[in-house]
Amino acid sequence: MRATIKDVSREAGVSIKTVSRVLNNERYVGAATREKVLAVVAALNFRPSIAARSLAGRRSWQIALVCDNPSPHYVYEMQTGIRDRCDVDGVRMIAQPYDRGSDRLMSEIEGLIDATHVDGLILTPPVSDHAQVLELLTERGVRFVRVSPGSAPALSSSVYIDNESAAAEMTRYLLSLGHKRIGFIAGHRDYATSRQRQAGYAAALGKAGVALDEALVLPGDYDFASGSAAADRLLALSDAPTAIFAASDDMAAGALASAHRRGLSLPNDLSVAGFGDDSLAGYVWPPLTTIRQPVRKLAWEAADLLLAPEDAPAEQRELAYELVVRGSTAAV
Amino acid sequence: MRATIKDVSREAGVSIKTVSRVLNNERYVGAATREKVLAVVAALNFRPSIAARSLAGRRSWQIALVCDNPSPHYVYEMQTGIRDRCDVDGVRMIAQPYDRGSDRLMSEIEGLIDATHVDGLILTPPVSDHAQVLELLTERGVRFVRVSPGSAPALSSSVYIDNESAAAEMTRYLLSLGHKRIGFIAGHRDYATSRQRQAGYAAALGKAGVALDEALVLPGDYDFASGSAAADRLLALSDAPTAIFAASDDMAAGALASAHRRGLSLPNDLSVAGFGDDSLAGYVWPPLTTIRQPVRKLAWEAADLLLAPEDAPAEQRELAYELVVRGSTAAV
DNA sequence: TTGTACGCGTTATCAA
DNA sequence: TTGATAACGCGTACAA
Repeated sequence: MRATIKDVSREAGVSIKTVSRVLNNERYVGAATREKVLAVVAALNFRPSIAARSLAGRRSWQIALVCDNPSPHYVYEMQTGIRDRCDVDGVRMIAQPYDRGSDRLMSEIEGLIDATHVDGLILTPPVSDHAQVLELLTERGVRFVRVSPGSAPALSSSVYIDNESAAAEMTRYLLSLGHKRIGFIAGHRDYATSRQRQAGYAAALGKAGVALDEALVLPGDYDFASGSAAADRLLALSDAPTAIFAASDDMAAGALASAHRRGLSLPNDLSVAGFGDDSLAGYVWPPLTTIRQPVRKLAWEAADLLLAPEDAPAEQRELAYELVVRGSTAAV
Repeated sequence: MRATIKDVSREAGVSIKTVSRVLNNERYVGAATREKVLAVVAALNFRPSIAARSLAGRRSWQIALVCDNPSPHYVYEMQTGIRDRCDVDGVRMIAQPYDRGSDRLMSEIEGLIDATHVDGLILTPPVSDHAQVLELLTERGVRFVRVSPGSAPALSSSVYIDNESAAAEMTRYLLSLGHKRIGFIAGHRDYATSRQRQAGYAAALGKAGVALDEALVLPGDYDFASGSAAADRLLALSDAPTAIFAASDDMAAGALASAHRRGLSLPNDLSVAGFGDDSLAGYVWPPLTTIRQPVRKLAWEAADLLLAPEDAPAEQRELAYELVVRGSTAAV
C-alpha cells in the first residue's frame, strides 16, 4: 500500500541509492536523473519513512519542543512557530511538555532522546536554565537552542527579548501617567524572565527617584489564579497601589478580575498592565495594556537556529518587544 | 552512548529475543528471567528505539492527534488528555494541526501516515466528518477514533457529549430568566457540533412556544472576532435581543466585549452565555455562564478507545456536560 | 521457556 | 555520476 524507495527506484529505472541521493539533495546526480526521480516521487506520493531514516542515517528529521505550560496560548504559539519553520525543511516537531519540579524531568528527556533519536531540542524557560538538563544534552552530543535563557549565553544558540528593558519601559509608562505606588506581581522564581522583569521594574523606579516599597512586590506563578490572589492582597493594603504591573498577561487578567470583584471602577480606580503574548487583549475588560512578546517569531527563530548546519557557530538572536497601550491603564 | 537491546541482553545474560519478550509483555518468560531483565533495563536506563520498533514490528507505539484550532485552550486540553492516556501504555502522541479548507489536507494526512507509521489517529471536528479523510483511513487500514462526529456513528469508535440537549438546556435556562428574545451565534457550518447546538436552541424555543426569529441567528466562526462582530450586529437591531447564546466560549467572550464597547451595563442590559471548555470563565467580565464540555476527558477516552485491542468492536462513549451558571446572565 | 536467522526501509561506505 | 552491499535496532517466524 505504502510506496517505498524501492518502488520509486524501479519506476524511475535507477538504483535505490540514487533515489536516496535526490531525496537528500546530495551532489553528483545528473539533472535529468534528478527530475525523473522527483517526478516519480510525486506521482507515487512517496514519503520517506522517518523510522528507517533515523535508523540508518545520522539524522532523524525530527526535533522536539520541551515546553512548560505558562499558558495554553504560549504553548500553542511556540508549537506553531516551530512547526512553520520545520515545514520548510520537511522536519517534524515532537511536542514534549513537562512539569517543572517533576523529579522525572531528567529521565523524561533522556527517554525522549533515546526513543525518538531527535536531532535537537528547543528548551523554553525554566528548563532553558536547568543545569542538569543542559549538561546531559552536552554530554550526549544533542544540539539544543534555548528560549529566553538567564545564564551561560555562550553555551548554545538562543533567542530572547530584552525583558529587563521592556519591564523598565512599562514601568516608566505607568510613572508617566502619574502613578507613584505601582504594585508588581512576579512570576515563579525559577524563571529567569521573571527575575529580569522584576529587575527592570526596580531599575525604572530607582531612576525616577521613586522608593521601592517591598510591600508592593508579591510573588506569583504566571497564572490567572496567582495573579488574582496577589492582587487581592495588594488591594487590601491600607495604602493600596494605584497601578499593578504583572509579569504575565494571565496574572494581569487575574488582577483585573480581582478589581472587578471588589467593585472598583476600572481603569479609574486601578491601572493594570501585563507582559506576554497579548492573547488576552480583547477578552478582558478593560482591554489590557501590555508588553507584547513575539512568541511565534521567537519560536520560528529558535527552530531556524536548530536547523542550521552542524558547523554553524552558536548564535544569539534578540527580538523586539512592543509596548501596547490600551484601556486598562489611566492617568491618576 | 545510547543503550541498545543488545547491551541489555549481554548484561542480563539472556538472548536479545528474551529481552524483547519482556519489553512487550509476552508470555513464556520465566519470572526470574523477567525480573533480571527489568533490573538491567532500569539500570541502563534503556528505552527501545521507536524507529527500530516501527520498522520491525506491527506497531509504531505512536498515535497522532489531527486537530483543527478552535482555540489554543481546546488544542491544549486535547493534547493533554490524550498524552495522559498514552503515558499509561508508553505510547507517544504526535500533534498534527491542520487548517480546515486547506487543499493539502489529504496529502498531509497521507504523509503523516506514511512518514510516521502511526498506529492510529484521533480526529477532531470538522475532520471527524470529512468523508475523503475517513475513506482514506479505512482504505489504508489505519485505525481512528472520532471526537464529536456528526455522521456515520458506526464507522469508528467515537466520543462526544450530547450537544443538542446541552444547547437546549442552556436555552431553557435563559428562557427561565424571562428572556424572550435570545440571539444565537453559530459556529462554522462545517462543524457538526455547531449545527447540533443550533438545533438544540431552536428545539427549546419551539417547546417553550417562543417563535424563532431568523434575524436573531447569525453565523460565526467559533472565534472571538466573529463572536464580537455578530454581537455588534445583534445589538444594533432596533429590537435587539436581551440575551445572547453563543455556540462557543470564545464567541461569547466576543459578545461580552461588544457589549462593553457599547457601554452596556452587564449583565443587566444583556445576558451572555457560551459553550465550550470553560477556559475563559474568570478572564471575562462578568464571569461567563456556559455549558462546560469536558475536553480533556473526551480526549482521554478517545485515546483509550484508540489504544484498545485490535479486535475490540467500535464503541461510542457519551460524556456528561454541565451547565455552569455565573454572573453573565441575569433575569430580565 | 528460550534462542537463531531474517527482514523492515533507509543511509553509509566503498567500488565502479 | 552511479550502483552494490552492509549496516541501523528491533520484532517476527520458526526451531530447539
